[in-house]
Amino acid sequence: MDYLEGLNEPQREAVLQTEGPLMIIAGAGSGKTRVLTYRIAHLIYHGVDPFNILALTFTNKAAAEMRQRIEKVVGTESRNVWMGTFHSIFARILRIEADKIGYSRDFSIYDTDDSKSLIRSILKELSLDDKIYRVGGVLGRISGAKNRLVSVNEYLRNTTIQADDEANRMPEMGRLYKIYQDRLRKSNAMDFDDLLFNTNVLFRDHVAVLNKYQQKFKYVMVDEFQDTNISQYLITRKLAAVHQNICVVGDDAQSIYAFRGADIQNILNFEKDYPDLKVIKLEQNYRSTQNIVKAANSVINKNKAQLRKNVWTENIEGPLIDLIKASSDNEEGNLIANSIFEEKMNNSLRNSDFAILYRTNAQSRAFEEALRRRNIKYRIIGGVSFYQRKEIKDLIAYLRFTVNQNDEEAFKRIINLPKRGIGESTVAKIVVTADENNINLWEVVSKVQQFMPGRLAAPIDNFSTLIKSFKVIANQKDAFETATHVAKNSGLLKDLHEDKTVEGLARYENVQELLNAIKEFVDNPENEDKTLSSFLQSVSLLTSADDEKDTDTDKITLMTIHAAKGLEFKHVYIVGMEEDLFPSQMMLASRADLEEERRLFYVAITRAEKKLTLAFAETRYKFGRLKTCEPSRFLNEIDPAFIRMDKSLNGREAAAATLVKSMTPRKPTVVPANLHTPSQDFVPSDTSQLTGGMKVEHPKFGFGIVKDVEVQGNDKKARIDFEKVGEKTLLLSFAKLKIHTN
DNA sequence: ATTTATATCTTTTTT
DNA sequence: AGATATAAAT
Repeated sequence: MDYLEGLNEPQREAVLQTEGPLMIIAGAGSGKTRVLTYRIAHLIYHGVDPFNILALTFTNKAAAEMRQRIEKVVGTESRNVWMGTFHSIFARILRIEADKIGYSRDFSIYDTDDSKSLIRSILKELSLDDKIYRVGGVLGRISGAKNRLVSVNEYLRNTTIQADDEANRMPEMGRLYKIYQDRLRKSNAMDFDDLLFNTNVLFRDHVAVLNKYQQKFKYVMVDEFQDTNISQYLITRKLAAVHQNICVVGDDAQSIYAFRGADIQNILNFEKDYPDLKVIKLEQNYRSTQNIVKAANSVINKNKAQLRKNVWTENIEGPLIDLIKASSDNEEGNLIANSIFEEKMNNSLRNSDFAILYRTNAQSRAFEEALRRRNIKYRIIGGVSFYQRKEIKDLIAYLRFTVNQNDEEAFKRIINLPKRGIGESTVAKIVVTADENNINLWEVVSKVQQFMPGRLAAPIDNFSTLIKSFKVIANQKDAFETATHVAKNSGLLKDLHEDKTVEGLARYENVQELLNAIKEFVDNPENEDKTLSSFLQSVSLLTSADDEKDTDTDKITLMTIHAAKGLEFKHVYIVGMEEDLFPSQMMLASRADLEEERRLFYVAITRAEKKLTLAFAETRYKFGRLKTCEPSRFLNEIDPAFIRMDKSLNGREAAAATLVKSMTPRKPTVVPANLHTPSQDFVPSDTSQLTGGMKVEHPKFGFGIVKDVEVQGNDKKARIDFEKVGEKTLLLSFAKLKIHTN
């Protein structure tokens, strides 16, 4: 058992303790993944059938990596371990057992966009004020209920919740929840939360089914336990109820998904639920230098709610944490890019040794530009992913509707694509007709003459004939052939092909790439079910870390801190260390404590192995206008012994004044980012500089003289007398003006 | 029904 | 800046 070599005492104990309930509290960088991997390998090595092992991870990517590592120890048998995210594993089970809870196995999975769109339609139908009932808020409320396993009926019955909603001026919330849920069911669709909620329902109402899986999963393991919600916890508890071999691994200090219903309380409850629980703490950090570990500890110790533990390391002291001050967000990008270039040369590192971590996806822009300019390769994880693109969602919607004709959201997306002369009002009418007659969407569409005779019947009829023809193909052919057929015959591909612009070409290629992905899916021997339906379910559960088919691995990684969980890099840059950004304004506004934000900072720091650099900007564009920023309070929370700061100053001032590290220090650029078309006659115009009497040119209205500039709150308006068209009032932030120099 | 212009609003993290 | 809603024009 050579895999036990090189494990420290608690690690080895965690691997060998295979029977009974076990909780592993694993500090950052303490070799948690290694333990989990060897633990599974150990089980298989000792004759446990991989079919009897369930391992729940946070991303599909983590599962795939773990599977590979186990395979190295025990061989291809490891492929049969059930390993994946909660959502993907239970979607798989729900697919098998769908009929027991009144779904068909081809149910659609709604992503957040679909859910929001559905809520938007419902709000419109009920003519509720969407200023009060904000789509995101309504969905959040419903999601919160589902994560706590509060059903529609319980929601409506619960007086506390009702009072709460009324206090928030949303008395109809319960009704919305009910209608939303009815509509999902009618669409034969589940949203993300339903996958967990319905699994709970399945296991509650169908003892035989529960027994089946209890027998199957003799060993249950949960990674990132601190980020599970009640709904997830109850599923695992039920599954492990017979054999009691449940092992959870987590770190309360790294709980960063409370906004999604994650509950650290689960860790505390776990001890109550399993009185003979064994707890093992992994506290030795193998990842980072002393300075990084100590700096991280100094930060997390500011939190009150935490299980005390002592993360320590034998690693070298390492360099101090650097702090970079930039005058603007663009300069921040430049300075970081320069720093990476320099570090890479000095220490002969590869691009893949670096990561840039930020709080929000929107921050990536400045870094992308700076890196591109320097020809440094990078990859962005998350953000607008491949599967979020319009052309991809369009084709997927077609495929979804081919598989499930009651998928309302897919229907809305494709009914007028390509244009069939069926507008918004017609779509609403179809949905309402289905609702009034208490029939499914597809009934109305396929028998349109009967329900909605008239001018629009013909195009709708054509549409349903088209879908029927797709369905015939889907029943005979595999996912790839069906998808290719649909792409060609729906007219989508033709539309894109005719678009000869650069973007159009890219979109066409994206669709081709989707078809390639489907081909790969079909060709992959690990996928037993090669139907379109199976492909669609796997695709809708990809995590942001997953959808990456990038063969070139030597790239700098750019991502949010959330996406960085579980990863490590030699050199980490945490950027945007500014008040209102990190900690985020929303966290500051809601008077909740900043503990989760602080844990997020802790997670970010502990990603670094050798060197950590923090950066902040003094000014930043927000909603198109320049704002001054204050350095983050978190900078002051790092023990100054571990960070390179200017000692002559105190507190936040010190942070602000600290050395600016750069090969080529440069002035911040003053040219506005949006307008640069330098020519002989025109200068790039910062329209905010516009004053009366200036000669300007507008792309449509031609030349004109500015008569008046008026400041209106945050915006400016200009009255301009154009030679050709006379006087116009333009909003400056939108006016595509050029200022004439002469 | 669809396109185009203009006004208004946005304010995190993700399965 | 970018997305989305509304109004007006085609």
